[in-house]
Amino acid sequence: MSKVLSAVAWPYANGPRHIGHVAGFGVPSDVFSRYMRMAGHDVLMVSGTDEHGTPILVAADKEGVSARELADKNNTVIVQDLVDLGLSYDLFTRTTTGNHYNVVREMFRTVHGNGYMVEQTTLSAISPSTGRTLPDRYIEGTCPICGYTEARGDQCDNCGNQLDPTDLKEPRSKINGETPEFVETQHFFLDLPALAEALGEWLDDREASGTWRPNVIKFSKNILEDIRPRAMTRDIDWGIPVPGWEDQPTKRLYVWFDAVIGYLSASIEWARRLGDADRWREWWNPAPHGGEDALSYYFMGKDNIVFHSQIWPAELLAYDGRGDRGGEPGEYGALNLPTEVVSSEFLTMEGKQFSSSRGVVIFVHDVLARYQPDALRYFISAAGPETSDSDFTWAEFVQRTNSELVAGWGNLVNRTANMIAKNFGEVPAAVALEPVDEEVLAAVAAGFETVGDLIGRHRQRAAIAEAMRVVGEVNRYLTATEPYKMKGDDQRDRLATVLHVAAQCVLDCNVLLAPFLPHSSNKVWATFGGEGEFMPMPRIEHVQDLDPDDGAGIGTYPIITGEYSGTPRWGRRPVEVGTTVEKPTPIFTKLDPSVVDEELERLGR
RNA sequence: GGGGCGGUAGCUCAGUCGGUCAGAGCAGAGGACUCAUAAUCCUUGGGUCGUGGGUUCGAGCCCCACCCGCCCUACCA
Repeated sequence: MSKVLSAVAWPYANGPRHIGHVAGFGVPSDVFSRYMRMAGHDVLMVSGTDEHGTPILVAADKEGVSARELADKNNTVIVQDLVDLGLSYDLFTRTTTGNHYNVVREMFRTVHGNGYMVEQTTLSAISPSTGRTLPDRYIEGTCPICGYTEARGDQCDNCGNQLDPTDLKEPRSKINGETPEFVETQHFFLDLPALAEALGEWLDDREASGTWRPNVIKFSKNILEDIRPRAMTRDIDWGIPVPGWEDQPTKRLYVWFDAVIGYLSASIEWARRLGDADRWREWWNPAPHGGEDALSYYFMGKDNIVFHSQIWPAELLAYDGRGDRGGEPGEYGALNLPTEVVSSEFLTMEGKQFSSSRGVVIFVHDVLARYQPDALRYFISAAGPETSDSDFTWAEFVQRTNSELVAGWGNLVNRTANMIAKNFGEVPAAVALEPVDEEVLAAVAAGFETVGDLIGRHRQRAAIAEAMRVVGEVNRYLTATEPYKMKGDDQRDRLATVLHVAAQCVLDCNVLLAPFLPHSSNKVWATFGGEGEFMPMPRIEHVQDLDPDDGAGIGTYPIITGEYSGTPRWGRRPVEVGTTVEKPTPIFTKLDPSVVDEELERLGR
């Protein structure tokens, strides 16, 4: 048994999240975490909303509310979406808590003390009216190369040339149209070059493990070639104050030294709420102080690879004092670097890039309001952007739901339960197993090995396809044995045997599919007379900020947590003879093909 | 400009170390069956494996060039 940290990317709280987000990190991380718990590992799954930064300020200004109010609102929405999807976080928190602020400060002080945080002066664009940093992409102007009048500060969309905002002719703020001011400003930079060697060694070691997706390790090594210091602070008044610069309220830590630290701060918050304040160390500190066998898996979309395979490990190395400048770990002790950075690609929507502003978007909330959460989880697991971009279309969603979930798996559950209810009213005992019975039992049991191995290697599409292939084996078994033709008393024993075997196989398949389809696994469990919850589900709790005076002043806030110790083991559990089975109600709802047109029309609006 | 990824049956995609690799699922066609949400089961796929070269006894799989699509390029997060 290992300590397994499931570190899930922090959704940005500038609005509700769309299905591309949960396809990239949400569902894959939950499938993995649920499976690892079933396999007997001690999983700690953490995340939260990322609530600082310019986009949130801009969105808040637009709505006429404060940044904190906007973050509160979107945090509430996102928390509800994720819990409705059944994502089994041990703790889903926020970056605005006092606990997070304190952990970030401790990280900063130690990294600074170890010599990896250096001050540099840069030329930066600020908004004259607010004094806030204007990120390059919030500056527009005329391209000096092609004359395009709507070039952005980082790049001209017309000629494709990379630009510096100071190159633009007639620069203007995209936010309010005013002319930005370019001023010299002091910032703290993380000295990445001093950590490059250690980073390279870590990446070489990770590459040698052979477990990372090839494109992720390649990309990570590639960006290491051109490594340079990165600013960890910004001129902005919404974020975590910079230790040592408390007298400068318009200087705050940047997301690179904020959100990624959330993995650690959330682990600490989880332990504190548990009343066992040092418990987090089992996942974070190397042996002998921490867990003997602590593994960490980071889930995200490909746009976040640089954060997780460069910035965050560099910060950990700097904290540990393992770069060129040496140093000592701070009060948290030496911290483990990621075991694996599990990055997915992007989901597109009817062939186009998601874009909230252009209406090319489908929010998680809207899907869950109209369809079963497991239907979305199934689509994402079976057809998500695991190793290359993939496309979500309503036609494929309906088709996969109806022909695979409903007709394949749902129907197997239904026909099996129906025959048992009609003929026995309870799970019958097997009388005498014939070769065909032994064969299907063996074929299904083999699935625990094959499906589990695939999930462990982050090949979830192949894993769920394999599970569905096993479901097909059981459907074929019923067709081959024809229990529905066994009417006579002389066939009673054979009928009992076949239905007993079928029930066993259905419950086995339910285990195989449980990481992917936790909601329906509970229904299947109940259909065959199971007591209580089969797969534990997350819940929302409203809690007090643990350090109310140190954070952004959020007071009481909703967290996602859960009690997952009752998670069933990965493997066969003998079906209980004599359990009452009543006429079942279908597990999944079949979708009318008309929903394709309805949804496309919604998109068009 | 630089870096990366992809282009395989109508659709979505598998193809690990080059030699049963030309495949799966879905859709379509035909048939069987009726326990089940008209579900299930069986049969049915000849697609220049983006294009043109090359290496090799042999290449979707290796090399080169080109075409097309997508992503990244570090002050979006």
